[in-house]
Amino acid sequence: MKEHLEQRAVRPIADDGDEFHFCSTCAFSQACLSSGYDKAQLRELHVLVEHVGPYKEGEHIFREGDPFNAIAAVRAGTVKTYVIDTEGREQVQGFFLPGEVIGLNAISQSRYPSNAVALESVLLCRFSFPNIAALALRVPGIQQQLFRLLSSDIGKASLLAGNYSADERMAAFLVSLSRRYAARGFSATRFLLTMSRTDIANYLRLAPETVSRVLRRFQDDGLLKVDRREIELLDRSRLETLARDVLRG
Amino acid sequence: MKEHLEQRAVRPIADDGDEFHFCSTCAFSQACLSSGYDKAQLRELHVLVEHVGPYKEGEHIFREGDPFNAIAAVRAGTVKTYVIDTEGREQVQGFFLPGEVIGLNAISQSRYPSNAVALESVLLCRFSFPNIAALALRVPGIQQQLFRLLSSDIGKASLLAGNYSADERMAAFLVSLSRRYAARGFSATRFLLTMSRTDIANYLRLAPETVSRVLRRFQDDGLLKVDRREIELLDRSRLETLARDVLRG
DNA sequence: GCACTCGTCTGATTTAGATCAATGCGGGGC
DNA sequence: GCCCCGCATTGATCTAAATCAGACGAGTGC
Repeated sequence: MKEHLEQRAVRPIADDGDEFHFCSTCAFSQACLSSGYDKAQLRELHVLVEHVGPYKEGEHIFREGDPFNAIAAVRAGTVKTYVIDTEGREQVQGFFLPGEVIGLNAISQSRYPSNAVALESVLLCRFSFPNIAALALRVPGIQQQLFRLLSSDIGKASLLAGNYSADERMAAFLVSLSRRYAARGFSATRFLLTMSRTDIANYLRLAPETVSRVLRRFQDDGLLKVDRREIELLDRSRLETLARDVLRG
Repeated sequence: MKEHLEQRAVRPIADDGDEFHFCSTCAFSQACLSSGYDKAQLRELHVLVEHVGPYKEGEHIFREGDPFNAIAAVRAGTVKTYVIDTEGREQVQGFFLPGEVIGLNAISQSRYPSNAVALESVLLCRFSFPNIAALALRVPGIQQQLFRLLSSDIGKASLLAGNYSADERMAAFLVSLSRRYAARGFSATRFLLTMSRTDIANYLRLAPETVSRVLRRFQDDGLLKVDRREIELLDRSRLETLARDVLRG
């Protein structure tokens, strides 16, 4: 059974007539609230946001080739996007944490170019793309925010393209997670890897065994402590140094 | 001597009062002309386009860290974008042929995150980004075109991120060039590599020696004919098959 | 309880591509 | 013409990471 974003039951966001309740983790909402738009504009933005989910672990949010009609900000949980190549190998394109936006790479083709699956229970804020694009025509801040989101995704995509060692990639992955969790108010040093070693490997273009070995060595070297999927970063500065080239500072 | 886009002498596009002469290879101009806007809107678009150049081979168009203020479509020549890592190694991020747009990844940080250099004599159409963003607020086609350009760059960037063999990467590189030249009316089977083997290697994350060897083997296998920088594709379908996973069809 | 599975870890071996080391060669200057 | 200089090619060796193979341990179903 195919499950598109729009085929999901949705719960409209409460609007008690006077106050708009944007979810706190939604990137757009945050950007717009902080930009101080007038009430009418806020209402416009408000009505085109839909909360969807929860998606259970393993459930797909969209699949490669599905018609594109909405982008979505992750509100809770982790989303993995991936494609399957002709030999059946999975290529993980990204992990999306709360506050991050999925679906941006679908605009150009009007179809989702990859699959998106929930790694744990996931809630989303869905934005109809035609609607938000139309709103962006009248609200400069929204257009700007969309341009910025799109542009920064180009940069992120080029990062893992580089020619780096397993250690550099792994360090960059951990530092990136750390920063992104920290930006959302979670601990920068202790967090859970919500994806399997195999997922990490497919993302970093390594073999799962290599992921295991690198983590082991990082632990032996006192860089971190790892227990199953629990991570504690012990020497952030050394990790940052390793990751420097990949993340570009 | 630093050379920004805006520090260049520019030649305004001729406007004889009744007809607008957009350059034929400029992506924006093409998109907008074909969308049938009214005369006033065309004029608005027209005045914010500046033709800059020529940039000589080896000359920089912008450098990492330069303040961002304009995107530009390549009108003639090839532009290479790259960064230098902490060990001094060059990581080539992309090659831009006529009709392709540079600078899109600079929007999010308001600075160019990479260097751009001319590989041969280069002419550009420069678009002030603040101006075109402002115009996009009033002309839906422009906004849409910008969204599409940005979105497709995300996809392109994830391509070379994959976990592919030297053969697959090389084939994908050649097929991609072929398609892009063909889209601009050039031959799809015979073209010049405007970049050095080292540049190709740094782009494909290979050693220059490997690029040489793969090209040699492709020639021995009858896939192509290569003479210095001249390429003739002889067996396009086999190359496409090799490239399939990387380019995703 | 036990068997089964799936994810993870660890060690042994292999390999694709990097690196090292020469050599070739084409074009520009004189 | 001739000499350079920088890019390209070719061959020999090395190595980081993949692959192969097996063991372990935590859940899950029975």
